[in-house]
Amino acid sequence: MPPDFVRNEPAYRQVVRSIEAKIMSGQWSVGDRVPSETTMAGDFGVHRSTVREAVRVLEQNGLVRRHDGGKLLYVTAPREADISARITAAIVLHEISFLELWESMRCFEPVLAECAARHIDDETLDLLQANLDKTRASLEDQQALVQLDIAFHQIIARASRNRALQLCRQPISQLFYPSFSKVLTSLSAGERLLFAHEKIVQALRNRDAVGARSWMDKHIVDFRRGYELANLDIDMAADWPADQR
Amino acid sequence: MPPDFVRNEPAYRQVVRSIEAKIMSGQWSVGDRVPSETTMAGDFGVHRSTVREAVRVLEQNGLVRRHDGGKLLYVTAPREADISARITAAIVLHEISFLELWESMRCFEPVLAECAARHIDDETLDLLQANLDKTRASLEDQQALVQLDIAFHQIIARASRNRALQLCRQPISQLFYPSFSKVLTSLSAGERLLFAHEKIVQALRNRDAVGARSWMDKHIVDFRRGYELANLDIDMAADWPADQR
DNA sequence: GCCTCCATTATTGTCCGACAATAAATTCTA
DNA sequence: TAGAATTTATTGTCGGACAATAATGGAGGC
Repeated sequence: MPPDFVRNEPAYRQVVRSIEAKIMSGQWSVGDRVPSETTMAGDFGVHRSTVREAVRVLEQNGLVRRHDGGKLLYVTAPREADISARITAAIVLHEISFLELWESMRCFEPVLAECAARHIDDETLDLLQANLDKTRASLEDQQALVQLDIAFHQIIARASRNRALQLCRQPISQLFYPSFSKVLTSLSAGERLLFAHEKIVQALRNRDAVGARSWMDKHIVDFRRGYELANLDIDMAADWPADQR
Repeated sequence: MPPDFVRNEPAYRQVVRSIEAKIMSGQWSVGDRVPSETTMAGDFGVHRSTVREAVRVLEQNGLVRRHDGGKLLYVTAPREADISARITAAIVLHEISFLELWESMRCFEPVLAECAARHIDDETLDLLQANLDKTRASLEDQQALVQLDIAFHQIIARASRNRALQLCRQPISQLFYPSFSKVLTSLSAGERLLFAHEKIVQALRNRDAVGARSWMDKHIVDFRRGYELANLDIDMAADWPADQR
């Protein structure tokens, strides 16, 4: 017998659950075409509007998607961006403090660096080297430094080959960086940043997991000191980056 | 002029963005009532069906919600469960390996224990003590042990007072535990588990952040050894727990 | 046989309107 | 003034319609 909460479950939600189950169980695989709204309306015995509402939900969950500019619907795995946007919203609306974000970054980044040290290939090392060179050339340009730092950490995150951690890190780093930008600007800490990055890359080049981890940790800890020196309140809630409004 | 990607943006999506912006910017606060579909249809100059599709999206994002059994819509902060389910789906569909999950747990749990050591109160310590007692009494009951272990780690996660990390940890631990269950059953590692938990609680009781962290780390590392002893393939993709189908 | 261009078809996005069920608000009554 | 009865508002679902355009299939040229 169905539990209470499904007895009065609206039709569109039943349709969602039904399709979701087909996808999660592999009955519909990633890449498969999803039947048209009209077809599904027939199959499920509901009106097309009802199917539509269900499709919106699934689309939002990233389980189905239309190819760029197309109207046909396909089964797909949720993209990082889908998840990320949602975690970001949750963090902002729960008024999660900067301290919590910093603790999270301090949790992620050293581990990612450690994992990266074990998997990194020469091509990625070249990317990091290029990033270092650009950083060295941009020590006076705070705006560029922030962008380069974001890229630097992103490259390392990817190199970790750990998609679960990348998924978690993405939204947190996104909310973390606006403050980072303030610190960098108020302290002109470009030199310190470059030094830390160089040490990290050196460790990665030597496939020195322990070194990469500990330099990354220092780097993140150092940032918090900067945050306090810049006289910013660490218990303040993260806010929604202007570039997403 | 609006950029390319909004020129042909469907109306329902514009409505979503519009409402989303109101919420994220604080113009509509958490707890506020959202106008009725009919009202919004008038306000936005679209048909009610169009508003409905937008509402489905926002509802799914956890930005609006109906109170249990009610029909009125309110602004709300996304719940952990909303996000968690999404991340879980992403991990499964991307066929993320157990190794990645384990690395993630090894990332989260020691840090959470460390943070917990700094914030934990006596009430929570009592909860942990009760958990230990039950664990000691259930050493022969594998099923109960798994549940108690889940609860143990959950208590510590909460005690960390870091909601960002809790948010990330939740879905990963959910996918992690099915394997954990297999290991425990095949190795009868109840004693080892209890010993580690006792050490962790002891450290927490002493507010010993370093100790809590390092015992937790040992605990997680130990689990991986168990995983290998139990002859399970660490590169296998996580699968969708049956209890969610 | 393979490719390009065009006509046809399928599909989506949006709208209009309607109705039953029921939650919410209001009025009435004790 | 508290609770019951009644009215109103709101949602969930349905039926159908139409324009825009992506997808498909065929005709003709290479």
